[in-house]
Amino acid sequence: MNLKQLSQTLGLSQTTVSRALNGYPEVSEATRKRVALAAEKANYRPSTRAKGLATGRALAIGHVIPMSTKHEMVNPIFGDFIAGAGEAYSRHGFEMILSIVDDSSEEAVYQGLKSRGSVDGVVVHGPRMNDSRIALLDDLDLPFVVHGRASGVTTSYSWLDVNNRRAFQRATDFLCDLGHRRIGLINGLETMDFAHRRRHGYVESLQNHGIELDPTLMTTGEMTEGYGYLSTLAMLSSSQPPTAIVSASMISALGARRAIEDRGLVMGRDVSIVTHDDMLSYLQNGTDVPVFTSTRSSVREAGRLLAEMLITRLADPTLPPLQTLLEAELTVGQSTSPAPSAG
Amino acid sequence: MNLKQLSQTLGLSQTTVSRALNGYPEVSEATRKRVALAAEKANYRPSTRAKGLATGRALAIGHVIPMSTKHEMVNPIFGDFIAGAGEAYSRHGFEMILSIVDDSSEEAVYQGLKSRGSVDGVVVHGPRMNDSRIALLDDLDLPFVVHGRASGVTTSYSWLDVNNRRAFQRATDFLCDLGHRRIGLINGLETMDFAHRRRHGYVESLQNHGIELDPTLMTTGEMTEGYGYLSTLAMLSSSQPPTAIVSASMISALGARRAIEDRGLVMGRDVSIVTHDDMLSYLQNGTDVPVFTSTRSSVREAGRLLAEMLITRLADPTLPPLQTLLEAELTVGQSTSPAPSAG
DNA sequence: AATCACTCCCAAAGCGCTTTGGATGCCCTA
DNA sequence: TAGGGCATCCAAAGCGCTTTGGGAGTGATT
Repeated sequence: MNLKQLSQTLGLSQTTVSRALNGYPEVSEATRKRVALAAEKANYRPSTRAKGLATGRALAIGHVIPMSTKHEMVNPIFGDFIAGAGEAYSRHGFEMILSIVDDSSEEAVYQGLKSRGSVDGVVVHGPRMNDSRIALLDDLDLPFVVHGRASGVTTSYSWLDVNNRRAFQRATDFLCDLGHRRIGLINGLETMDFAHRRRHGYVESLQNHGIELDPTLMTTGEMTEGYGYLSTLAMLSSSQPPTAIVSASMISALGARRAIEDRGLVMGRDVSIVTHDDMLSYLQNGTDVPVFTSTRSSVREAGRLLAEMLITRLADPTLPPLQTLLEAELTVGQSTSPAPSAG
Repeated sequence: MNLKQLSQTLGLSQTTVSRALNGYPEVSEATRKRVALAAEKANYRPSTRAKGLATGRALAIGHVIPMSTKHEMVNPIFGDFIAGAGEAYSRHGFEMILSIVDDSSEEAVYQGLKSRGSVDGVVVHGPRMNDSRIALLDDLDLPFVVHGRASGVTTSYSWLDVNNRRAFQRATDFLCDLGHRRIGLINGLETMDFAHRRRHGYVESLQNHGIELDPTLMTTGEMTEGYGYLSTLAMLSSSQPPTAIVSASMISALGARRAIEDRGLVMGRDVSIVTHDDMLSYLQNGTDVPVFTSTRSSVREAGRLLAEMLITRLADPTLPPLQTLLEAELTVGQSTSPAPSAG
């Protein structure tokens, strides 16, 4: 069923039917009702393509998910983020277009989305330091919002980020206050902007507490379970093992925990852990009492908010860039305790 | 830059340029080259919308991700599956459209995708027993493939599935052969077809070994870490605790492991675990020696294959339904050992 | 009775492609 | 020299919508 057919069955022009359906005022309430009813009954849905052609808007938003060909690693937060964004889109009648793409051809994908006109805007995932995509998208004049920020980029753009520096500073502060002096950091890939900020927070806290940095206590890598395991194992094997660890994700924290117990130690007694928790739906941090002490911030909520931001900007392109900084809350669980007294 | 402009700069008609670009024979090689070059230089990309309107094909494939409003649970395999499918799509010039939708409005979404003409076909995720979506899609005449199967549906349709029954039978057989007699099952939600099949495999194996079923050793639920933890804890607290456990996912296996160690036991010595492993990129099961003994099957590869299947069917709709059954391989890791001798 | 202001509706153009149904040369054959 | 066959190209229609620029009817105002 298309507009033409619908209007014929109604004995009206396409113009009138279109206007009735889209809420224009040049239609009497009576006919509007009649049209709405007929459309409903015929299960009429306007063709997105035709509508897009006529209006110049795609009613779709693109998500370009970068993936290193090296590791073929899919970021585990991706699912929950997309779920949050998806809710916002369906509420506003947008479609979500996903492109999985390896880093090398990423820019070509943005160009393609723009020139083929498949999307009205895009969400940029996983910003790196000095990320070149921001300049590219500005160039292309393709509206975008960024999940995170890109240090080193001087132009102003819309983003939503967790205060990663502050979160990791607080996590480290918390451990210092418990008396820990040797605190390890299991960080994400530090080419990623968020990991860079987290390290800063960690370092800053240690310096504030007069604790010297120890490079052997700081690792960086893709946040898998195995990475958390190996990093922790290595730290624990050193001559001066840490009494506490700050981890960048629940998943590597699980690995860290495994390493601790493989060494016959007990997490939360012999070694404390504070982890960042993205509140992934399949990794609930305990049902009542949290297992891990953590800095938590829902990535799903972030997806929802960021999608709304983009939709807002699309509705009014004259708006200045929107920027949202979320604070992560520190939740104390069972994985932390005062440092074992030396000697 | 659009076709009209491009053809004007070339001094050709739109017809000729279009034909040159799409490889039709009515164009001389010389002009074809000339056109291709100009298109390249102008960075011309035909509008998907216009192309779709003219051809009636959307060059897009829909993924409808169901999500229970109750638990707001995002299936963790989702990311890897999508990544696999995405590779296939970009290879074939398709776009991927994602709809996150709660179970109640799922059917409306399929109807919408069809009547708005946004997609050429869809991938059905998470089939349930007697899943009604298959009949609906047949009705709608919207091409589809299913990730998994739906027991109880009698019509023939295209699917790709892991031999879940066989996998879980083998896993249970393996434990029986090690002398275990009390074997727990931590299953997924048994409204899901795959979980139903897995249970069958487990039950069948026990029966073959003359072991009586014990309902207190069988749990069903959404496969989170916490669920694995609580299920295992409950089992271990019974008067006759299991000496082995079969788990439906790596994530609940991690929870099971946590429970085992919380009870002061050692996984792989006091309690054995075999888990199904979807080979998620962030949950590598050990780097050299697998941590968990597991039945493994790459969900990412499944995504790739299923996408290819759909594309094949779209290219030739007269094809009979394609059906692929993948076998999971049993890989022995460190989480299993002979049953502790009684007494 | 003529004018005006509304209200409600319509015909037709246009969005950027593909595709049908020719048109125009040019070379060959008879 | 006329006609046929080929190779190359083009004008225009059509895909399903929105939107511009009227047009007809009604009631109120001069």
